[in-house]
Amino acid sequence: MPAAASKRPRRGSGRVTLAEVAAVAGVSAQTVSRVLNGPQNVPAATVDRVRAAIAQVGYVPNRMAGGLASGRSKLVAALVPALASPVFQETIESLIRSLAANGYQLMLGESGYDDVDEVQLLENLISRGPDGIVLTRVLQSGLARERLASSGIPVVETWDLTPDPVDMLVGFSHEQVGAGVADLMIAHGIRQPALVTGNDPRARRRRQGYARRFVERGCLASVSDLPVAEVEAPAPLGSGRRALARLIDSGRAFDGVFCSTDMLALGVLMEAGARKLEVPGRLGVVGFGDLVFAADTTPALTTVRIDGRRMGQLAAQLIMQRAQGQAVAEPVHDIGFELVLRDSL
Amino acid sequence: MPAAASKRPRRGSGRVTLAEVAAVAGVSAQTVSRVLNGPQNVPAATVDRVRAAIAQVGYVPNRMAGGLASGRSKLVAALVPALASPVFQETIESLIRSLAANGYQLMLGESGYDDVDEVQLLENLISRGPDGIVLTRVLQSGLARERLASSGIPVVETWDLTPDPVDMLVGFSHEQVGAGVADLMIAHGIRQPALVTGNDPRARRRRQGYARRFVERGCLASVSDLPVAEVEAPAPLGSGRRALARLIDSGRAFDGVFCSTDMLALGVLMEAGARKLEVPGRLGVVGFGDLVFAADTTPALTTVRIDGRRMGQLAAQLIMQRAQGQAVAEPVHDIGFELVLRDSL
DNA sequence: TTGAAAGCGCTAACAT
DNA sequence: ATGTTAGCGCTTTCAA
Repeated sequence: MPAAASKRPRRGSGRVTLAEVAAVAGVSAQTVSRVLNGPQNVPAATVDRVRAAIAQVGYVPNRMAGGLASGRSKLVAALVPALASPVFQETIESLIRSLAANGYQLMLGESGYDDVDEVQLLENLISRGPDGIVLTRVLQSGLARERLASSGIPVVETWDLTPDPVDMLVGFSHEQVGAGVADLMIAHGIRQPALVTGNDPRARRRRQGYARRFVERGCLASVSDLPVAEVEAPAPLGSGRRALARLIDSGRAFDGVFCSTDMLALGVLMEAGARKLEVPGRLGVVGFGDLVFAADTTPALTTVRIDGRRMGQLAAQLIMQRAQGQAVAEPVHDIGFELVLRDSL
Repeated sequence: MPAAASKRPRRGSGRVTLAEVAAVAGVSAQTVSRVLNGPQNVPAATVDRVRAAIAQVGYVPNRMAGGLASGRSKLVAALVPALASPVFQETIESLIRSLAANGYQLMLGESGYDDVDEVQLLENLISRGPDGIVLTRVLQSGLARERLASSGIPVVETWDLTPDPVDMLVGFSHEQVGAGVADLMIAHGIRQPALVTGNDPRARRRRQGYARRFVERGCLASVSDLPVAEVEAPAPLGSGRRALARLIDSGRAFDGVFCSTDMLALGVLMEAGARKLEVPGRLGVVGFGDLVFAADTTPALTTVRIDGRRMGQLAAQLIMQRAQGQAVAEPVHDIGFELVLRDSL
């Protein structure tokens, strides 16, 4: 006869457990587990019986328990600077989808613009034992980078091409974008460039590439000669309007503007319209992002298309590969960019 | 003498555990746990010793283990229809922040527009043992509703005011919004209303309230008399342009348009501008959402402001209260809406 | 192909 | 104020 009831009662969630499914199906818990995690090695008859039992008792697995036992949580963390920024939406969205298709879930962390937050947030995420972490921003604090690196969790940095990635990387060169836009503008007859830009680090690097190319082509005496209106990121339409107004009021001559986001560009187009400044006749305008409205502005916006979807997919893939113990052949992906020529240039 | 090494070796994540911290601090694991989860009942000296040990060994708690043991995961799940939809951003963002401030994390699930997905996704989320689930969309499938209700997990539905909530609710009445906009338009001399709308269920309810009010006021013979251009949600700017074009081409007279999102309204404004249709002189335009650009369009957009931030905060609060075992006095919150009068009406 | 035992890292319950 | 013990629900390891 088995021992009497245990001395120390314990709550229990009240939810159906593996053991109950096993009892109903007349097999061991282990067999049920096998059916759930790879029915390959279980005969079809058993699989059916177990599946029927699962449906009958309405079993929902407890992945916290599973994750604890196996060391794989099927959770992925993503760190974004601000959800408001529409550029990252496609990436996050495709990340969520690619993960969900394989039973993974995304935890979303938002790190404003504060160093301390970042470390805490990261620790909170790590404490959940994610199988991977996706960054859409460069980590501000060295402490955060250390914590990440020492955690041993696979990391994918996105939207950038840094020389010394923490781990894996999916991105493109912002300098090259700037230079590419400059080339395009020059080819379209622009000789006096200007810039409307958010104040984030990546926009600054696009600015570098842009200014340098114009210097190389002799349109600008030096990089610091470029007329610039800088605005707070994330920049709404109104900032673009006011930025163009400021540039015009400064009295400096320019015949082309590169804007660090399509939203800013839309604002520039509106302000130009309000001032009866002909686009592209008197002013060429180029945006960045190819947001959903870019094709429908008047005039249709020439811009830079970034394949955010692909970045999300690739990031998901890299992490899931690692989570399954596979080595990743190509840890760094330059996905490039595409200049989309419409009517505003 | 203790028993020899266990027969059955087990991996172990290799990460630092509570036990190691305890050993270093010279206390029991339980004491370390207490320090982490509410140092109230631990003397300051002990707290300091334990904290020092934690820092020394670089301990990061394993919340999967903690959650399994305690039944509280400090995870909250949110289900959104599409991240792309800018209206929900504020809600999600403030949800993330309110949660993070209390050590909770958000898992984000995206349910496209497919029934099967929804049930699977929900099950995947539930399997993580979240302390609460926030819905920004109405659940399509009855099966999903059942699963949720029977899971016993606190649920907050948002962005709506349904008569029979699953559990808790934070939202507003879309019918009232429609009626409110109609009243405002009538007060501004609009007598021949039209509508540009996305095809989602909530926009449909705003449409109902809008049309009915115009019928009540004698501007429309019947609800079905309202000139409507319906577009696919989520609707970009271009859809708004084409929608206005369609309304005009239909030959029906109208002097005011209510658009189901600000993005559509911006498209309507642009199309009106391109056609030299004076706004608000010949056409009054009202949007919905008070997106960040609404104040900066030409003319500035009259619209409906919804306090998405407050919704997110309230939802977080309700769930965290429940997670701490507190009863929630007010499970249903109508946060109302605000008509923002600018220049387009 | 299936099962039994052990234990993942933590917290609740009891004991002092 | 602190320690001991049991166990959360699952998967791994080993044995049959």
